[in-house]
Amino acid sequence: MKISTRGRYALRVMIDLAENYSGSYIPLKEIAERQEISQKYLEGIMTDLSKKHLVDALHGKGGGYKLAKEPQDYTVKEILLTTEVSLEPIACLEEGAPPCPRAAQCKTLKMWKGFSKLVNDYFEGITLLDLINEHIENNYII
Amino acid sequence: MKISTRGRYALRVMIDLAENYSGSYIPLKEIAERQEISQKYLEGIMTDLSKKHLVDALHGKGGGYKLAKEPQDYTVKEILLTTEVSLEPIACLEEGAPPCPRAAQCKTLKMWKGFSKLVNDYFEGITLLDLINEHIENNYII
DNA sequence: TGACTTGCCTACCAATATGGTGGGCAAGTT
DNA sequence: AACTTGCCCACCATATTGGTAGGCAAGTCA
Repeated sequence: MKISTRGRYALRVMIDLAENYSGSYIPLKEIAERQEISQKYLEGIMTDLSKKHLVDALHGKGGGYKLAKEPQDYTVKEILLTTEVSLEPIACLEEGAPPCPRAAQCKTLKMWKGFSKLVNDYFEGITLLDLINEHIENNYII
Repeated sequence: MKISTRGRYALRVMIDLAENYSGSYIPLKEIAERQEISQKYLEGIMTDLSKKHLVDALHGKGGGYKLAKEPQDYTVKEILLTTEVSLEPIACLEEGAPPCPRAAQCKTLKMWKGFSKLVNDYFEGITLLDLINEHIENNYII
């Protein structure tokens, strides 16, 4: 029941890009240094974010990455889904999963579905801007 | 973000033991057949459950496993924790984890803590009896 | 043109976790 | 003694995770 390092890093990078926004592109190297993440490792994550158009990338001098939209327009869920395949707790609930032959007798399916909804709703309800302000709508904060 | 097979199996076995309770011990072989889980694989899971006293085990003829208490007295959380190390989404929140040097600046910590509470509360709020009756208190059901 | 900067792609690697199997021993019953 | 049943190793294949290396592609600037 762990969120992968890639997912956590993606989130940190997005926050970094938002906090250090100046209109121009920020090169990978800068982000990596600030976030203390290996440049090479971060590369793969940035490429994912770029492919899914969460960030804009630019080659050459003066190039780098920048956010593709405003911080309040990103949900944590969409950022996590860039690196995580899905947020589903069990394979049966995966999109396009083969129907489980035990589904009819399965006494736990309802619980997993409920859990899945809980997770999806939680991360969908938090925006990148919320994170920057450390303001979480939910009262599920200790 | 997956619950391990061991955890899912543990839950199914506990349900099986509750539904087929007759006062006597149920041998592993029977459970494995009913649940269509490899006998050998299930062995390890049952040993975990037995060590943590969620089930009573008895050697020899007429032996097997049975629940150690009433279905309504088990929470899903305690069953999952038998096989899962913890339900925490990130290493920082693990019990006895070394303090994260970035904690002070970490803009995501609050969110992870909130998520952790959400998860723990959800599974703590469901009992084995709820599962058998497919009755989940929460209205987080699709 | 050519040097330089920066993102992107492919391949590789070690460590760990996961799901699963096999064999034998210990405990208990008849 | 024979049999049943749980328990304890040790092993294995595969996938995932976290991380590294090298070179190519695209774009800029002199």
